[in-house]
Amino acid sequence: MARTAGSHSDITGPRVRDAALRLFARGGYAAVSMRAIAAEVGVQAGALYNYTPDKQTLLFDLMEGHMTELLAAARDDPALDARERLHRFVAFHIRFHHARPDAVFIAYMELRNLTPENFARIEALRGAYEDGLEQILRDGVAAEAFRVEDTKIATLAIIAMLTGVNTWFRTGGRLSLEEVTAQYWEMVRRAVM
Amino acid sequence: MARTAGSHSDITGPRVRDAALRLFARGGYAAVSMRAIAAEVGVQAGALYNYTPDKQTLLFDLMEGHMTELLAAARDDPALDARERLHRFVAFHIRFHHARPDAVFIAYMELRNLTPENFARIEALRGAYEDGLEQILRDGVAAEAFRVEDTKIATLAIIAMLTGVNTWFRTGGRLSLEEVTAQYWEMVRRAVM
DNA sequence: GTCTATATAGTGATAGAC
DNA sequence: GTCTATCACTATATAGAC
Repeated sequence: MARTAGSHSDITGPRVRDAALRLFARGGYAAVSMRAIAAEVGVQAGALYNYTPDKQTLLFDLMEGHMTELLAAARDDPALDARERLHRFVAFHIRFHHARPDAVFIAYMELRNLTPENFARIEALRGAYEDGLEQILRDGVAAEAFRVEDTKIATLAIIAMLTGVNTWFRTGGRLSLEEVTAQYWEMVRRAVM
Repeated sequence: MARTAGSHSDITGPRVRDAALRLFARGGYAAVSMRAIAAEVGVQAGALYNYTPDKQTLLFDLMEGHMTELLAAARDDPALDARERLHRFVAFHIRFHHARPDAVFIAYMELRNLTPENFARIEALRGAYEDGLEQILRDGVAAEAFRVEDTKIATLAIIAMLTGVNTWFRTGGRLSLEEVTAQYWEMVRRAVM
């Protein structure tokens, strides 16, 4: 397949996003230059502006894409009993976050580098995700399956605990992700039941 | 007290650190210029270099100061029973971190902006703090007061959960810090007992 | 679509006057 | 100890050639 020199936009766009994701996660949004992203992709800095209007939008698109994907993947089935729904949430959260450490890192660390408008949009998505877990806890309390004094606090505590796995877990370590998940589930289960 | 114009080093040093702490927490190390710090203090940029050899050292000193203070304040009494030691740890961690949100934020967010040598020193301090909690859990397991499958995992889970309070708690909200602490203690207690 | 070149502004750090 | 002035770079973003 001959390719016109200087023309391969169909793949450059995703490569820009991939490079930005990796570099932002490693060095931080403010410390990573557009030139560095361009060098990672293998183009000159000016070429990036065919794919994003500016650096801020590039960051926002990465974060919004991650949060949207998270919300779409977090399927809950209210027909199941609350314990099973919570169990699935715990396993899903750990697995999903472990699979995309760079995006998770950026979604938590770069919030302050968003414009106020962009920040509000990301926070709304995060709030919607938290609402999903809180609904499980509320239903469990209503069914007298859980004992939780304040479902909002329990929601935030559980999510913080689970997301923390990403900061230390490495494949090939002492425990598998499945073993880690089982232990977190046991702690969560005891904390609310 | 007359003061020689252009000479008040006894207070400028702490003010440089305070300004850097506040600005780094708000905007991020990479995004905050030495000129911005100087403006906050009320001096010119060049004057900052009377108090720090460079920007990196300024960041490191803030983080090391915070971690050293944390370790010094986290007093444990092995003579007490494990449940009481854990209760005190939970209350201490939440209270200490709530009192210095900027330093806590920097200590978690700016690790990647440290040189490798400085990073290692901060991580060693963090590890020492975690060891304190893990020792409580181990002693509790040995005394059959706690049921914990893996004390290292439980340590990381508990610290992540407790530190998360800083991301959402605001004085004057629906609950007081004491009420929040009581609820977190209840969740931690159930998770390990 | 990508290049080179550039406009405009900001960066960390230093030198020397006072 | 702080100031002004400056060095040597780097930044984001754009213009116009190809």
